[in-house]
Amino acid sequence: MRFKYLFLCTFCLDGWKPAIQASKQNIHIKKGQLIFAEGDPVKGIYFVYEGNIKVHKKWDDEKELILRFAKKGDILGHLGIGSGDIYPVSATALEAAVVCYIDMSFFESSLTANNNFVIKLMRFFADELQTSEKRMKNLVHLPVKGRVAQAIISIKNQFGVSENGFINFEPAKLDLASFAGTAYESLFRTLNDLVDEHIITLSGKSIMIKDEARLLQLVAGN
Amino acid sequence: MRFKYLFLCTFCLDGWKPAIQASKQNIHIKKGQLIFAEGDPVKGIYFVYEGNIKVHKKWDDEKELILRFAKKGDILGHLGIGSGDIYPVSATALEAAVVCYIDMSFFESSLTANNNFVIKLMRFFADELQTSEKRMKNLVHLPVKGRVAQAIISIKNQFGVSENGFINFEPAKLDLASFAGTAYESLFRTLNDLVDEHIITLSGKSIMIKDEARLLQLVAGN
DNA sequence: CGAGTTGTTGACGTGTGTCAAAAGAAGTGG
DNA sequence: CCACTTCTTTTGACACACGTCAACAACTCG
Repeated sequence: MRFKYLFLCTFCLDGWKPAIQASKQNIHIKKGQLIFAEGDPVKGIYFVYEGNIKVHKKWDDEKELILRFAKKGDILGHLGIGSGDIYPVSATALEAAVVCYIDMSFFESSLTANNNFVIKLMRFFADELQTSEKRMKNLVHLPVKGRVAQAIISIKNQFGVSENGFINFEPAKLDLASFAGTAYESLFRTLNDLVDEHIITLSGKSIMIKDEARLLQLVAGN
Repeated sequence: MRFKYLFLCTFCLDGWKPAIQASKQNIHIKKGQLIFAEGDPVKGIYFVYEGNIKVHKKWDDEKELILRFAKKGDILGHLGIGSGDIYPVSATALEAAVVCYIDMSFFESSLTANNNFVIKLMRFFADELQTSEKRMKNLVHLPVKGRVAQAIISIKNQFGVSENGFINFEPAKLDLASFAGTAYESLFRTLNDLVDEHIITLSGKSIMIKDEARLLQLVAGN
């Protein structure tokens, strides 16, 4: 997690600085707006400058699985690098955001020029794959409570906590449910359970972890 | 899928031929033997020369999720390329197998030398990630029948069918269950259902798809 | 022939998704 | 400032898919 952030930041700001400035295309996105959708042809790749974004796969209208959240410094649309020519996922801004767009052909040609970057990018993919497979296992085997725990921990690791102890990210309950791979109402009851057991505290959309040990225990074996 | 096979074959046999011959280390594996286990320190990377292998994550003793199968020409242990220093998965031979071991330090140093290879490897990772996320969505949302359908289709795509129409791979029912992310007994009943509905035919461990359209339909939206 | 492994079926309990409705919250307009 | 939508949050009740347990059949193998 830390590695991922460092890598992207480093690369977005250092290795990519010239490239980005060369083909500078900052795009402002409104809250709730789609950046790209499942099925769209792949045209380029994005870096997040500002704002949080969710990457998700649709199920049947009003039902989805959120694969990851992207925040400042993260890469977006990198699955387009694979052999497919359409995005297999959608990206939606959770709030007003700014992304930097890089044309795919330009990006690709840069790959051949900078071997070091490709290696880092490959390592990033390897880590993402590892995360994905771990999450898959958990989604298959864990009961809802464990999945919710996993979701909270994951968000905490990615966004950190602010001074007041709350996680630095306020996901809509619906998004949290989609991230945990469960139904809206189930998420609710589970959150309440966790509050009752003094494992977490809620304040509006904010979440504070009170007993991380027991939270981790719910994802036992991870 | 086809791409993956081509790529690895090409690279294993072409680009990697000299490398492999330089550090030639063919290892013979017996049926059921572990090649590496979850938690082992990463020492190297493997290419499969002969035999089918399952890559899996353990749950709680006698319960696992199979992430993928590897066959002749496939790469193995590539998750070790990421930032972690231990394998997050296990690999077990389903039958007598031969793998080619390449020391990680040697492999890594080769990366810097061959930019083209790294790019292809990165593309491979991107595709794997895409597959993984698709599978994750299906495992979360699909009922058992759909997951079994998905498992069968996936195996068919990877191994193909022989002249008699049966899929060129005979997984143990237990492995099939682990691959579909369901219980042993549930898999049976589902397979029987599929047979009753004339969607597939069974003969021992062999599976033949009789009505691919309806099988695909079960994974609707895949 | 017994003993162990693998395949098969039955019965049961429960986690959890779904539906539906109540209770707030928040805007809208008179 | 109050009725009246409309949307979100919350709780209740229900049904059923599916995992678990247990018993049994079939089949290998010593």
